[in-house]
Amino acid sequence: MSYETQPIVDRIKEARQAKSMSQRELSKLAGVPQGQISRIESNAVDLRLSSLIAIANALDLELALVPRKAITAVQSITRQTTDHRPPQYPAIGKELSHMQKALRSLRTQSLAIAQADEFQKALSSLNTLSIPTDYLAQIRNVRKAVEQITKSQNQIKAITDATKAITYLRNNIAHSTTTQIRNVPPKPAYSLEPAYSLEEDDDA
Amino acid sequence: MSYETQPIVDRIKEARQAKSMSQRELSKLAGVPQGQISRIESNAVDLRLSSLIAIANALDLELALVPRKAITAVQSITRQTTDHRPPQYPAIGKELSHMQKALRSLRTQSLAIAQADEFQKALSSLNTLSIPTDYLAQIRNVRKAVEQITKSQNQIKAITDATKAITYLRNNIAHSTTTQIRNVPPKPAYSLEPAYSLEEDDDA
DNA sequence: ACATCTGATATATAATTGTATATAAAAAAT
DNA sequence: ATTTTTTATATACAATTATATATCAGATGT
Repeated sequence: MSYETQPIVDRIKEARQAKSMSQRELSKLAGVPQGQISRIESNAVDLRLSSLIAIANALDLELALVPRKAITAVQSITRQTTDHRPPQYPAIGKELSHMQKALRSLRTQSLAIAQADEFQKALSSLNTLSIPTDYLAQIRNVRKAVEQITKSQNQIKAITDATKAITYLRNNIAHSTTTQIRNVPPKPAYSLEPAYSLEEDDDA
Repeated sequence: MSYETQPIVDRIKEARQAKSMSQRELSKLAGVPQGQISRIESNAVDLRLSSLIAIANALDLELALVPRKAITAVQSITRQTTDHRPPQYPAIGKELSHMQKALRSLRTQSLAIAQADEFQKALSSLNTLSIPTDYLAQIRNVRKAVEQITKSQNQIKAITDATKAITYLRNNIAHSTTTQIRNVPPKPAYSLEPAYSLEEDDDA
């Protein structure tokens, strides 16, 4: 559609993918049909303000009118507040995505909020690292544990344990990479194509 | 229309009035029909993104998606960058509005930009003061001078002179009010009804 | 009193949106 | 491995809604 709307629409799509949400998930949260979200993201429609606001809010974003003079300042603040995930091996990225998802579904269901927040924090800090494939198996185990939480008897304990596991993992990774920062991270392993950037994860 | 759109729509209307623009003027600048602007401002329609962007840009505003965490920071920046005009006696307000308008039409026509900027700065600093009616006659003279600039032979000189006059006036007012800040300003003279706030003036 | 400028409104047209369905890709299960 | 099931995005058509054009009534100033 009109080229001026592109930047906004792009930011919406990025935000959704950063949270590794599907269009359908976003659809439910925002109260906008999935089909419409599809058309919006492909910039095939000139969407209405109410839709934009609903979608933005569902993504924890607020629509603001900023004086031209202030835009650079605002952009810098926005950058600071926005998590920038490093590139990740696809397999690792997938695991992280799934954990994000599992966490979101935990939130929508019951479950004590404090513990969920703890887990979120741990996961976020993990998300700042480029993770070597060596850790794939461990991450996968944690992921499964997180996915099982709903079915577990003592959910609080289950999520607390998962949080510990994540924190432990994170410290391990952070420590191991400090010594060999440049070779372990996947950067040189593949180019930064869109295909991979889709694998990025999450939220804060 | 939907109540969520209200804040955005309100900000648009305020911004337009702050610049003392008419709906028709904004219409020309934004390329959106005046009738549509009327409906938008009364929140009778759920406007499309492209219209919103066009209108915002015409008002020197940029549409931004701000992370929820950053909104207070952004609001504070926005406030700093946005001029807040003190209440003004209607007659005074009108003169200031007319000067704004005259300046805008000067800008759209030729005329050296540097001088116009100088005038703008002078006018803005005048705009921060609550002006006693004593100065009405003087302001009116300057206003007429500004309106005549287009027709004058030496436009550069004309606008430079007008700038000097404004600056002089401002210093006078600022000085006189420092001694009797509380009684000269019009605050007590009338209540802060919407009718009056319409008279506020603008821009930076 | 007249000309001008302000914001509002009626109607025709064009576009978005909602509902439902299709296609493609990925995961799970046998 | 191959089939089945689930998930993720795209699209067709009807209904709803915004937008453009033209016109209006009121206020303001000359």
